[in-house]
Amino acid sequence: MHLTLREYFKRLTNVEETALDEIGAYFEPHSFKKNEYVLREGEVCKYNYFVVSGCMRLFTLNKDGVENTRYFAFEGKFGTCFTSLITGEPSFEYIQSLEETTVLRIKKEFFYYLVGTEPAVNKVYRNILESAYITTQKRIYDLQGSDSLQRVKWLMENQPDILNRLPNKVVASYLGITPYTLSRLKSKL
Amino acid sequence: MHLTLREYFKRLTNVEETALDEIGAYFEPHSFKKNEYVLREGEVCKYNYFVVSGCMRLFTLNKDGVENTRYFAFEGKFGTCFTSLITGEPSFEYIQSLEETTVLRIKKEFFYYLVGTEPAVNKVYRNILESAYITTQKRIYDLQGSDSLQRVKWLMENQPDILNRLPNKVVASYLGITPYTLSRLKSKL
DNA sequence: GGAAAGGATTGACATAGAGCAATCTTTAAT
DNA sequence: ATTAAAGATTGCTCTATGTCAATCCTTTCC
Repeated sequence: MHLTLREYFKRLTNVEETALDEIGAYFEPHSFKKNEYVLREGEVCKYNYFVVSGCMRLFTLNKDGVENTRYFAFEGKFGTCFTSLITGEPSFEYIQSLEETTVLRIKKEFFYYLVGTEPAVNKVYRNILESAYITTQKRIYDLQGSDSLQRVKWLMENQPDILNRLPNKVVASYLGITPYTLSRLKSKL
Repeated sequence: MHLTLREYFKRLTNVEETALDEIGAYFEPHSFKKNEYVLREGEVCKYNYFVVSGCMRLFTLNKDGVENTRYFAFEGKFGTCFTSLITGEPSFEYIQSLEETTVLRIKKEFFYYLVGTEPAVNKVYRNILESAYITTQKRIYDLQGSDSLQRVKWLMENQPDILNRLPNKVVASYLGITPYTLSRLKSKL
């Protein structure tokens, strides 16, 4: 099993080395060029992705062509369209690599097989869902209750990576504002 | 075990009757008056609640006194501040009964003990988290990408209960708009 | 290394939705 | 049933943010 993924499992579980090797056998390495689409709207998501290096984002495209970004998966994080993975229905969101990105990917069927049979994977999955729960509920309150300036400030303090590493346009689509507004707000800080 | 909760488990798992009785022993009935606070900001959440009848909501109060509602738990649903339950930290949100409400509640420690030992409870918890994941991610895209009118229309089509059963003020705090705006939008339909 | 394409910035203008106040309606309590 | 309290509606005004257009800057690619 790849070192980064091994560390990930060891941090969250007290799994045996032998089990880790078995689990690791289900993952295969893959890489994406910058700005490549990993999944498009309408496709059924078939993999769960663990990002080894680079960055992917999940977003939707509405009928006016406006992008809304919901999540960034940086190094050492799992990222996939869980909604499609769980339901088996076509995805309404896109996954895109924002940089040259290498991942370890595992087929949906294998992943859920391991969730059911390997306590370590069950635990990891539970942790992914719990973390997502905590993050997204905070995000909902933020989107409901804060104005744009507060949101930019929050991002600067809590996820400066996003602001520094990613293009303005993408950051704006994460904050739910236009690039114009973001540009203006940044000049006020 | 109470019938409603029994049905809930049977729908999601193929658990044995005997196991259900054991699990049920950890739940205790409790009731709340209308508008009673089940949990206040700053308190650590100690229970998971299964609503047998009535309705609870989860919301925050910001420094200007504005309420933002994130979730409603109607009959046959689990509802609690999972963020506090998971982390053990004080809650930043409130839980309030919106009607005369009866619940079955289970202590945090028992609940997570059962998640670790009873496959049926593990499955149910996984389902709660997965459902929450799917719902909240759609909600994020909605808050990011729709205007107020679209949101009201969406609510009418998808969760008319909320519009019909609950006061305007509460519905507005769920949609992230003021009661004034909601009132005006409703007259346009 | 220079051209082309895409992203960022900024000004002028338009608009959705907030805030406030007055009034009307419903709910709850005695 | 009567009254008090809370919620709903609606007119007016104001502000934050979106839209569009022009210009400037940066990256990419041959």
